[in-house]
Amino acid sequence: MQILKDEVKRSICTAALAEFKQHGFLKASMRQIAEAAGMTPGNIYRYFKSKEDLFGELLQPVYEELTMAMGTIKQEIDGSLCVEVKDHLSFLRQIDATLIRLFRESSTELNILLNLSEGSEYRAVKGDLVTLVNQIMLDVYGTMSEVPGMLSPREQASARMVASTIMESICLILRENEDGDMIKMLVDELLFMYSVGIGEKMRLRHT
Amino acid sequence: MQILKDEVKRSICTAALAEFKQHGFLKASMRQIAEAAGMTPGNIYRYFKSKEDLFGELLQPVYEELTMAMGTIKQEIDGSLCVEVKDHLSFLRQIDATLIRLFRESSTELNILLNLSEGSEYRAVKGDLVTLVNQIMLDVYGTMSEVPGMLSPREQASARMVASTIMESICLILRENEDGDMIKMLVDELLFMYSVGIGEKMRLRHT
Amino acid sequence: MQILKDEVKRSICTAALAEFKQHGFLKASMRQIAEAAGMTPGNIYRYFKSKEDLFGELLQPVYEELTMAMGTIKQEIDGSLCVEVKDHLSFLRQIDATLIRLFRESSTELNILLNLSEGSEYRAVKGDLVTLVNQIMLDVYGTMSEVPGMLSPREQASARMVASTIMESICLILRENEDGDMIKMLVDELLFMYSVGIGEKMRLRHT
Amino acid sequence: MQILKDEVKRSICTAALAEFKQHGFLKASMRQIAEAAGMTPGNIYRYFKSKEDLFGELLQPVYEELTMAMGTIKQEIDGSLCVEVKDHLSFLRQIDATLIRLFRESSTELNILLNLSEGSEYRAVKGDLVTLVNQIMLDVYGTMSEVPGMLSPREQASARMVASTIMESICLILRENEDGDMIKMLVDELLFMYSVGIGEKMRLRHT
DNA sequence: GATGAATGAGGGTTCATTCAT
DNA sequence: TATGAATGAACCCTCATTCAT
Repeated sequence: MQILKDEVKRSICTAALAEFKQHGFLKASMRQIAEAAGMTPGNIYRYFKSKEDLFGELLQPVYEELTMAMGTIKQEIDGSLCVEVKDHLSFLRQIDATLIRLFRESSTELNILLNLSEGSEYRAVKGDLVTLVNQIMLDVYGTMSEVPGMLSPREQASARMVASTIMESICLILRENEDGDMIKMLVDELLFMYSVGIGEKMRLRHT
Repeated sequence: MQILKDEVKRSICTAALAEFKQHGFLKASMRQIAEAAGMTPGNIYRYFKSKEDLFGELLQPVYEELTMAMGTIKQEIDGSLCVEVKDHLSFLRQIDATLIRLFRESSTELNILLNLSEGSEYRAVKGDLVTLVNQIMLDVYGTMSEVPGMLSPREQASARMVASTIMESICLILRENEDGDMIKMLVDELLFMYSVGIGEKMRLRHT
Repeated sequence: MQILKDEVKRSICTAALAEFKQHGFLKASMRQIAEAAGMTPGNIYRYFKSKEDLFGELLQPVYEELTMAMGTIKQEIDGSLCVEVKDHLSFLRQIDATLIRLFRESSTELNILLNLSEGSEYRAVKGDLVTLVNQIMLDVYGTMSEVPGMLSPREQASARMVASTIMESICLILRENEDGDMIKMLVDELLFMYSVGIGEKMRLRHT
Repeated sequence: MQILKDEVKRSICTAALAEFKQHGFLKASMRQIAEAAGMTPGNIYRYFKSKEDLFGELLQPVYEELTMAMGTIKQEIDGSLCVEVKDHLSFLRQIDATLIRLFRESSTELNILLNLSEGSEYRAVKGDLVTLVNQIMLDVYGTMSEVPGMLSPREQASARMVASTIMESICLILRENEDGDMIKMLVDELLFMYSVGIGEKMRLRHT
């Protein structure tokens, strides 16, 4: 018994991470994980109560950091009055930076958390991020609207769309790329497109 | 109570559509569909040969229309020389228009086809659309590049990202909205943002 | 309602015969039969109580004729004392003739009865025929044995083998040939081989 | 009560062998096998990938030996010119000896392989054997024919019949007897009858 | 007399999970 | 601590049979 408990646990996590990344939560197989970890399925249950539990333990740290960062940003948003466009962009960039930092630290976990958690308790994380970005967007639109603070349903839907597509796009970039620098570059470019586009759009509307 | 065959078939389709929309092809359960349609599972097989067949019968029309439209657009792209930026946008708008028209006719089906068809024979549809858009993007980038026709790996990755995120975003809009006019508006806005953004970006790079 | 009941019944029988011939009792499908008969499965059950019943009604006549002929032959065997070899052969030829006559009248039914009735109540028919032929063989062997009437286990097993293989071979010929004359020829040839062979064998043993 | 893996596997094989012997491949039920082996169906799949796999693992050794022996015999046949009748008989006896040896080692398996493999990948084995014997028979008939090498359709059908009935008869003997010595005796007797019979038949035809 | 929709029990198979060892 | 055999519920699917119409 020279294998310490922690070492075993780590090997399970490593195997599970790979399996979840490849097949997502729902289609991941406990047997595969056990095999890859060099043990039998039953033993996993000495370390984790269930598939959900194992999944949770892997993603919990990333999830918490993400939640915390989102909480901070949310507070800043709620606390700031008379925000300007570039401030909004700065919020976006904060989110962006958070995601990229998390990605650099835990690329696989973040990828799984955002893109492969269907069927688990984390399935809503992406939606939460969207909601946050949406809040920013509503402010942006609110500032630029003819009647500040009063958004038409169309404008609300538009803001929601922008929030969703930005988040979805960032998730996609995380999903389809492995290299951290490449991801940073692509996300930057994405935000650049959105921002300049949004700026142009707004300018055109008011002239 | 003798129910007419068509009525039963329709009730199966309704139930199946709902089940597929909620769980996707892979996780949809024939038992659930049967229950929702008010019958036993075996009876479904009087109307449809298999789960795949049921899935196919629901999506086939939308799939064919989409494929046909994509084929036409592809031919136009391949056939046109010395394309200009606005032409590229017109291609995008054609794709956009196709999707929106299909969505007006069969919103749920298109949604399932693009977002929930994993595990079925239609699993590649979204990827095909991305590939098509990517082809357009490569032309756009190629035209604007300093050395026309020669794209750096970064530029290629960027084009690929734009293609993917545009398609993903359109899918998302289709997924999260029910009203056809709203969808049209949001997709227009999305493309507007992307195009003006891309234009700005390119202009800035060359000055 | 211009289709008389009998006509419908006959069309069911025709379809059933074909299906049973092709797939045997066990794998025959009531749906297929109904379809081939131009009706729905349920209707068959107005004419026949079950698959077994339908099967039985098709084979009953042939079965009865066969049973009757076998009974007659059995009586002759039991009634004749001090039978000679050629008489035994005549019994074999009677069986042979019976089968061939039945085949000429009802080739498909006999084929099904003997070769494709597994799973039905007729599954034992071939065995019954074997038992009859075996009885003849036991007499043949008994007559030729050194101690008439007393057969060693080996001789009993041998007789049993000959009975089985003859019947099995005849069934095989029925199974693999369609033409009545060809069948007669082949069965004759088979019996000729067996009889001459048996005769030789016996002669050699006693010299 | 932890049972050793091999013991369980063996109990599955035992149960499966009995089930396949009783119902054949197609109608054998995995649930029945599981019950007979004292477990639930799912557990069988820890030991065998599928019904086909289980079937194959039971029959593979016998199948391979049979195939190898048939290959050898076929080569000898193809390689020998101007064969005589007694040589043909020697080929038959080789086949005979092979089957009997295999039967001594694996009676049930051989029985299943030859008689109960419909629906599996082994379904053609008996037919292959018949084809091989037929090849021998065609040579026999060819040698004895008035115009050597030219067989009338009747003669061809006759040869085919002899080949089929011999193989069918040997299978039957294997099927209905358990004792190896008894089987050997019966098959010898069968071939003896056939050969002497064939010889007589030919002699009579030419005088 | 005929329909055909519907059932229910069974088919092979998968897999997260449990537990005696 | 670790095993891995075993379970049980679920999966998709088939088919003889029934019965309201």
